[in-house]
Amino acid sequence: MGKKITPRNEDYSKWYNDIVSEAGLAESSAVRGCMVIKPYGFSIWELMKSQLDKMFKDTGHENAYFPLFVPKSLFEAEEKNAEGFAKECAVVTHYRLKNDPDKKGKLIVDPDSKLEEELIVRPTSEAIIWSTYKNWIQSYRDLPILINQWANVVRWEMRTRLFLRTAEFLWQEGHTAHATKEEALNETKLINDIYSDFAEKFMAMPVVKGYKSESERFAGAEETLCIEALMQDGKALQAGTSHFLGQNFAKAFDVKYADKSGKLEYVWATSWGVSTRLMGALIMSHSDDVGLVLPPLLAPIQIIIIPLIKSKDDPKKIIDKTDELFNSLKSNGIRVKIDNRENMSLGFKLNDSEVKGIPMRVVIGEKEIENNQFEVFYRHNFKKVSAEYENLLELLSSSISSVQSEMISESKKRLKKNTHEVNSYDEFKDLISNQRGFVIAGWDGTKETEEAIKIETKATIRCIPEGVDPEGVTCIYSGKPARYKVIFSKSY
RNA sequence: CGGGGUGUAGCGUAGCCCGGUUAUCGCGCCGCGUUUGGGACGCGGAGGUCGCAGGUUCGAAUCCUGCCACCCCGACCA
Repeated sequence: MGKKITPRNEDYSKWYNDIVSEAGLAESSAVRGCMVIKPYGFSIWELMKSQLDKMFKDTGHENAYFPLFVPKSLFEAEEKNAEGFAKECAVVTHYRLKNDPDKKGKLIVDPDSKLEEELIVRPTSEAIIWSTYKNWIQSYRDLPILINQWANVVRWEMRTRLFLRTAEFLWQEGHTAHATKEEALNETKLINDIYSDFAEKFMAMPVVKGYKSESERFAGAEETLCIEALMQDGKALQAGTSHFLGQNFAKAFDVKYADKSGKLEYVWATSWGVSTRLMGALIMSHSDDVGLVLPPLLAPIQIIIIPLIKSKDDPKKIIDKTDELFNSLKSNGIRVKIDNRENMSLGFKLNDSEVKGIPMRVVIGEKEIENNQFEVFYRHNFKKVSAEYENLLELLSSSISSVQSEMISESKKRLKKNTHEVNSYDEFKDLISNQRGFVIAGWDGTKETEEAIKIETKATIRCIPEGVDPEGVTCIYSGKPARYKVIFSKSY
């Protein structure tokens, strides 16, 4: 703590790491590619979780929990899925250690404890869940199954980055089973809309919704819907995905149901997830060179009150006023805290609240009480507004929603400003390499074009927005008539 | 997995090229006192397997070999 944060334009990665550590969100762990999420960071995640959980439950979903380990034979059942994740799986091969006969105090893996069948640490739970659903589904009356689980998964990524790509991460994964294709498709879309609503309303992070191109699709899915967000450095971040799995998993795990006429049919599936990556998205969407900036709805502390007591002051008067404000805010359901740490200067506390991204701050000292003028400091724009004590509660309460909407509209403006539509490849290359952001362009729909553009410019198709008419548009690369209008961007 | 970099107290570091008393400095931490309107000050104090394992040497933070971890850039990905 107490380190200066590297400015964004100097070194964006360093800036990001500084924010994560100085705001007290997380740190690298001693275990390769993993992270320790600290209490303050975890509180933000918990706020995200409780909101998402509510949104899932409001749409008829339930929570459950499935095992961490997936027997290899189950894992390999759905070929495409297995192939897609094969390169990044942690595998349990033994179940016991023993004392090293050659080195005292050291342990070795007991070779006699080799498992007959290896266990895969889930990189995602389709396999283990569908092998279970097989036993739960016999009749159309058992459908739909709408289950979500909050869990950790492991993907042995080559290169890791706090929150954005860690070897172990926390997420929710929904796995649903339906009688009809249409119902499953609707579910896929419903969830993607929930993700997009959540990102915009709670994270103050507007996103673009759309379909993934075939090459960017989830392994084992027939269609992948996603939300794509734009970070401050102009790179895209895939913030959530919702997959229509067709009957692939039903066939792989032989999950059939009897319809009303008694005929056996394979069920239709979806899966969907968002992860602790959302934390990274939140940080990169709003934070500045001073530190973290949090939207009030996801701030563990929405308002911090700092009492300022000098030696010549009467401490009781100040403490009483502080407590009074604290209690009235708290009873109005506001997350509020008093910073009464001793041996810390005011300057330190002010700075600390800014680094941690606390949306609003009130300092209460002799002066404020004397004049009955209390200043509210707003973290997101550094503005200050004064009010008499009688109006303070009202001002602070209403500020929670007004700050939230100001942050949303700021982000929307930024997204709009950094989204460009182009008609020529030269224009495209210029934008991608100099300005970045989202670039809308015509695409002929071929893998070859997608690949060529990726190799040449490092930009990928982030998504194919729904309902955008490609009529009359040509592909920027091949010049052929465009099959889709898509969004390209460099990405995380 | 390819290229580059780094590993010395909780954090950030000096020392390493050119081996030699008790490993440097700042922040933080503990104690006492004074302070508090933008990252406080004084005095006193604690804290180290110099990433790990070997090797060379009378002697290794420093030289050699191997390994490990982290960071950055690529490929891959939520």
